[in-house]
Amino acid sequence: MFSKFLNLDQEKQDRIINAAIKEFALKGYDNASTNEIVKEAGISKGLLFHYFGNKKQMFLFLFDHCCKIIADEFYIKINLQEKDLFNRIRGAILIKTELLNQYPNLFKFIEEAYLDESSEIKIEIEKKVKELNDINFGKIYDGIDFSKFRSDMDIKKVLKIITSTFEKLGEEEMNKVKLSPSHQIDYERIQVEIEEYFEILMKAFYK
Amino acid sequence: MFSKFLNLDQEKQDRIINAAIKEFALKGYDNASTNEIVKEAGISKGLLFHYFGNKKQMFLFLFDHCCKIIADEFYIKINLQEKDLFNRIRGAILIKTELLNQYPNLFKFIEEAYLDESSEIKIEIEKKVKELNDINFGKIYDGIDFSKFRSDMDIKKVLKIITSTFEKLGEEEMNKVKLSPSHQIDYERIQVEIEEYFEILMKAFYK
Amino acid sequence: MFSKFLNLDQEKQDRIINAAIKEFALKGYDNASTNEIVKEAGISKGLLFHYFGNKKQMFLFLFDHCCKIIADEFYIKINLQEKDLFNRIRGAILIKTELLNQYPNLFKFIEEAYLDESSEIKIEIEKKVKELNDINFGKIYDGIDFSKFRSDMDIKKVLKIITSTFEKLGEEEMNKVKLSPSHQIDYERIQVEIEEYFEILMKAFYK
Amino acid sequence: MFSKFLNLDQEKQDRIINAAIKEFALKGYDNASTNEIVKEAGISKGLLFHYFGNKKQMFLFLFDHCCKIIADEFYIKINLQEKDLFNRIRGAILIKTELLNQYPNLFKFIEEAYLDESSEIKIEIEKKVKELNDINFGKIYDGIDFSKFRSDMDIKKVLKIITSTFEKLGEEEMNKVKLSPSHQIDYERIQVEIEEYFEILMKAFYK
DNA sequence: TATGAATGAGTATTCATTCAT
DNA sequence: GATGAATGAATACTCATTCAT
Repeated sequence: MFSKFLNLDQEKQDRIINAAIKEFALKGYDNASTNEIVKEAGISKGLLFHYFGNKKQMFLFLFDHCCKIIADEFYIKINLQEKDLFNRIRGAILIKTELLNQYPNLFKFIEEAYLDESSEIKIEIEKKVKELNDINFGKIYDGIDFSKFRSDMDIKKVLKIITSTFEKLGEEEMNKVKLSPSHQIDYERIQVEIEEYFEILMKAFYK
Repeated sequence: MFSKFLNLDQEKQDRIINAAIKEFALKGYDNASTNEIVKEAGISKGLLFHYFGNKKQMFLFLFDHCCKIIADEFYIKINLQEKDLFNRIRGAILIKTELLNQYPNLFKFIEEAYLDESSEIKIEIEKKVKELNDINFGKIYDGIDFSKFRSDMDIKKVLKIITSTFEKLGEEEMNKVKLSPSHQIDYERIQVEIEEYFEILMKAFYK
Repeated sequence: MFSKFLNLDQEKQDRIINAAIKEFALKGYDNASTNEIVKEAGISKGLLFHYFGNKKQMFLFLFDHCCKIIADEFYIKINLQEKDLFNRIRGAILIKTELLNQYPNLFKFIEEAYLDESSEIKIEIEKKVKELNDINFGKIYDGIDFSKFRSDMDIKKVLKIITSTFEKLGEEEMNKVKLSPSHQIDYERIQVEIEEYFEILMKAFYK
Repeated sequence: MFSKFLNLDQEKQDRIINAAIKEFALKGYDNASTNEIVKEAGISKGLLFHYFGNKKQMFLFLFDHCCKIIADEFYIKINLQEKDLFNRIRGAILIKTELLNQYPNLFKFIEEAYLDESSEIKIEIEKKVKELNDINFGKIYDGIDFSKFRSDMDIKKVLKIITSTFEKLGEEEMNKVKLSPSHQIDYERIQVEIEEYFEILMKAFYK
């Protein structure tokens, strides 16, 4: 499928991938210009289409590529020895924060891709995201000691409440960053806040 | 700002607003065509720009307009006599569901606007949404009897957990609808599920 | 349909029509460049599409336009008082030769259009040509005195032989012109040759 | 000129020729893609240009090649013992019909080539066609007994009338086939019609 | 001889915006 | 106020041809 592209030397591949991710992350699918991508990557018009066929295929390739990098980096670092859910989440948040600093464009690209309204790619991306979630959902709860939880509540719904809380917090922090003039993240405040939520949730849901 | 437009007779205003909302809701900001809007509204090309200056200003005007309609309709219907938070939320969900059926285009437009990646409008819309949420947040908790809650937890964080849960549930249901072939909403199942979450959250956070 | 275009002042219409006919006649449908047409006509890119919608519609408009001109000019000049078939054909050939000199591009355009292999327009053009022929076939034989012909032959087939002969002669002369370096037509030689064919055909098919 | 190509083993030559003829016959000169040809032929892009220099030269080579095949097959089968013109034509029509079934792509290619409007090849193809006709014209009338014809008419012009008739009939049948939904040829009806024309032409031009 | 990556000018069409009327 | 003709840069994508390997 993309063997032509994957046979390129790493430096050129990276140049093209980074140029494309940047453009898509900044402008969304429809507004991203293949012209800008080739200009940024320093390759000719035709070459891009020689590698990827068309814009859509290029986009979907990039999406898969980014998912793979993040998934690999993320799930490899999760400590499966940790049996306590909140410790596990504490660790996951730490890892995610590190990755977010390491690959800011990559995360932005995936986030934008997920929200992109362009009908051309919407359905495919949603399918991919669903598959991804199904796979990953399992991993993060793998080996957790659920006996610590109150037995008078549906454990699945309790987990949903906990993850909803941290996902919403994450989204809010992302928005704060975008809207703040310095685009700086106040890690210390966030850390403290998270611990406060941990405390409440443990009081609420642990035996 | 838009005084020229607002001085038009109501019928013409409505024709233009409805045409524009429909186009933006269907195609998103970038793909929406001013051509289609004027055709649908039965006015001339030049007139649209005479009223709104440009596409971006027209879009932002529409966004404000829709927010106002929905906010008005939403908050007017909330029963402020209801002091119990979960009953209040139960009522709010009901009202929102009704409005969603009543103004599908309006909601769709706002949703699309919120997700729209077009760099031209993104920042402005996000700012407006934040302001809107800040205003509304207060109203929904107005007059609630917080004495029912456990006193060993920060009440603000508990509220955040509760709202996060229902917002995430709402988002998931919206996605389910989009991905389902019939685009039908299973209100009964949702109702039951919400009640189950109410039960858990009351056990967890009420005295 | 093309009312926008037809409301233009005649001079501009002509400039655009002539530029387009020239380009299509020279290069065929597929190879004709809308870029070249607007450059030659001295109008902007968008305007062409404002008038005609797309390349195909422009082409079909031009085809109809050319057919109309030729048909009008051709059939209006035929002398319907002339009852003798060969005299009638003699007259028609004269008229056609004059028109060919008057509108060389027009004729070339129609001829090319008829032969154009481009799948986009082939079917439509063929349909139009068929309709045209059906209408015109009648006119040229209108009021002819067929009692002069031998009665032991199917008159329709005899007419087919006669028209085939002159059509083929016409095609051959067209080719000769194209291939000759001077692109000059030797009218006198052709005149003489035609008369010789008349003589033979009259001997063969008249009583 | 094409010695590099002609030194290839027959199998590879055929693979390339067939791929190219198919592509040109299907899409015409301009729309034919060298990419498709090399893909179908299973050779590399560069090799095609190594053999033929460029698209135009390849096309002209193919045209010559096809003409040669058809001419060889056609003229070898003509019964030169048959001295009667109409019997000879009868035979020729039969042979041509057979060849048309045997080599549909080849014929289609030549036909398309002849009609192709692409200015790049038009002039060259027309010259070749003229040469071809001059050569063949002689052969088909070789050894015919012209004493059967009326002596009060120029025999060359009579022959022109006869051939024009059948050529036009052939063109019309080709068009009918193209426009008919089934693309089926009604051989029986054609046979009958041809015989009726034979009868008329014999009455008209035989002593 | 054989490969296929690389080029870049070319294509039709769209679209927000302007401006003379 | 109201019109809609006019603009031209922008879009994704194609394709014959070249050339380093």
